[in-house]
Amino acid sequence: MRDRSKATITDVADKAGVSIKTVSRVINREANVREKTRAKVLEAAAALDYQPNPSARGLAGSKSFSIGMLYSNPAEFGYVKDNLFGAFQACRDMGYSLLLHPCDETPDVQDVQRFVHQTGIDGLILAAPICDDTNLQAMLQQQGLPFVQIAPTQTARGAGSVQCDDYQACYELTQYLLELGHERIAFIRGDPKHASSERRYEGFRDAMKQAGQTIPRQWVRQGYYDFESGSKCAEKLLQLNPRPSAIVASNDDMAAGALMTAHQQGLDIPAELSVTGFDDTPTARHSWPPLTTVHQPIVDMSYAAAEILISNIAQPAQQVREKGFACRLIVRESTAASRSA
Amino acid sequence: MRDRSKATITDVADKAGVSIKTVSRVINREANVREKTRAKVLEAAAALDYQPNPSARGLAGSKSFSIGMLYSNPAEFGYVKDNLFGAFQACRDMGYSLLLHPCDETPDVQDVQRFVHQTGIDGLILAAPICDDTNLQAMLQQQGLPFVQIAPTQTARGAGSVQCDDYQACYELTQYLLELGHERIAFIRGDPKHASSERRYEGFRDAMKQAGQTIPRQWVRQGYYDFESGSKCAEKLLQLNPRPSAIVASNDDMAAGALMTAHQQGLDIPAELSVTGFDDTPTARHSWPPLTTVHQPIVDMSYAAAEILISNIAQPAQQVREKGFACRLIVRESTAASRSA
DNA sequence: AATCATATTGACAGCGTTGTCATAATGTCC
DNA sequence: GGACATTATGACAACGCTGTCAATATGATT
Repeated sequence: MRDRSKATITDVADKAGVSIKTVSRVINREANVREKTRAKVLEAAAALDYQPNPSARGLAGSKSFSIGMLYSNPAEFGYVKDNLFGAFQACRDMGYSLLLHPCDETPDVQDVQRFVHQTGIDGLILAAPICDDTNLQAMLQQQGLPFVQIAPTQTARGAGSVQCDDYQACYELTQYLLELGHERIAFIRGDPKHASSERRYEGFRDAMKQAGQTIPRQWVRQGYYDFESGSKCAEKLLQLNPRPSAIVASNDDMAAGALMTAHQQGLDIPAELSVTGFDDTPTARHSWPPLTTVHQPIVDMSYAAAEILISNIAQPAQQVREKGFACRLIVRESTAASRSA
Repeated sequence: MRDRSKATITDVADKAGVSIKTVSRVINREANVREKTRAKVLEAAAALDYQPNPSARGLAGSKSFSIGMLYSNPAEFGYVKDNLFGAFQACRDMGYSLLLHPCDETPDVQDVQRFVHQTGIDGLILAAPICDDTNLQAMLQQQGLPFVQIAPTQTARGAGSVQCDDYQACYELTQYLLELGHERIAFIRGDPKHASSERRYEGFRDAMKQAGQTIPRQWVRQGYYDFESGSKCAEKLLQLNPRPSAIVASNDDMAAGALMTAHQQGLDIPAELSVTGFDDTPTARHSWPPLTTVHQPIVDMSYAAAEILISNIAQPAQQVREKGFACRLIVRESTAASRSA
């Protein structure tokens, strides 16, 4: 950092007529400071526009007041974007910095470790699917670095986590299609590395089962949460005879891929085929026709994740563990009543 | 940061049998260290897996080895994503950390200043259109904080910048359409806050002029680089009589919006209407039909931006100023020969 | 081999904060 | 009002590194 003639804690202490330690106490919201003293210090700090020096704090207190977030660079970037947004918001609210670290879906543990050391972060947010990497978890646990998982398959020992109910959402989405009279509903699964894939499928399966529908094996295809796989899976599905009247894709990008395939085959959507996505990304709004999908409160979830992490760092005694969120069905124009209905 | 029993510079010095200052010299690549000594130190450092403590470095050297990047949250997130990617890459290569700070397109200067102070960053990357905010520039200049601009309207005093040739690219794109026999080519301008908007328009205008085409006023509409504005502008354009045979949108998102409008009106693309985008985002690949567009080397540009910034920080004596990049026309399926041709 | 210039190394004092522990002020109780 | 517990404050030493400047080794030149 450059010389910007910033006020130091000493300046504030002098101005307020107290010791630097007292100023430190006020800044760090420690107990046992007389209200009058606190006011004096706060006033002096404000007058001098005092900002604690992060390096000095880091060095003396062995806390950096910054946390990290690993992000993989998946097709579905709207998801990452919202994740970032919520986490940034939380960090700003709590006086922390957020350091991002791009990495693969199966992260290089060494590389992450270097990142942690180099930056000196106090904790780490792991979004899906990275949060399920057991090697990574082991390293963090061994290093004693607090972390929280966003939408993990299973929660790691000692870690916090936030979840949302993919199962329930996909159950309801499927029910919605069934109510529209669809019977031949095909499903495109998401990347098996993501826990959400399995949960979404189970929601679909159970809704079908409950409605007395069987799911022929060839009506379920394995995608990878990206546009291309959605497009390819749809190709196979649309060759089936009888053709499905609806395709449930496990996320918006795959749904968009399915739409493209359907267009190529000259199908009228939604008259001849209903298609649904999941995640409510911009893709869903901007597809033609706009996608019926499920909105996840990702911003809220990532906010909560950062909040949990920071509170766990600040008060290791009372660890927060989990927080759950609900999804919401968004009906747009890619779905309509089944013709045969 | 937690206690992770990390090796300190003293440990390395002891192991290598030199003073800590010498270790410091090696770590910081300073001159005047005997090759044999350097090797000894490097070996010891590697053996202990030594990582310099960033807080201590920051405190002692008043450098934080971290830079910031302001990012606004625009519709075109593919652009931001590539920006991030290049900048992260460069930082990793050069041993720096990258701190992101989300903000509005007209950033709150106070807020940025707080960010700078709180994080102690050594410099700042400003992407378009934030890089053209004169208030922000003034603040940074006054604070003496180095910065570089990505695709600015005009380069700020004392700042580095990277550019790409929007004008030339849009000129060539227009030529391509003209060669396909199009004569009634409409244009959707980008957000006037971005310098690229004007440059792209000028490229279009000059190509038309050179081909002896006039551009009626109502064939040029003002968009804002987002899907919705593209869609609305296309609506107006498609009401014209005679109807345009091609629409050049100043970016992919607007082109996607135009596609949607065209679909709604039942137009066959590209048979009845050619549409082009700009930026080569995933949107361009995933639209139906996939968009003819222009690829900008954004990753390279943001890499270069970070590189320039860091080198300007490290060697304030020899400031690097500018670097230019070329674009590439990507022909996909949203364009075809004009019917009337 | 003595001299000088230069290349290489090291000792030591901060950098601005927090942790520890001692000290001072205040309040409470009989 | 004296004894004690409790609350509030301060003095001072770290934290791990770099900057400064002095000291020493090396090599070139006579």
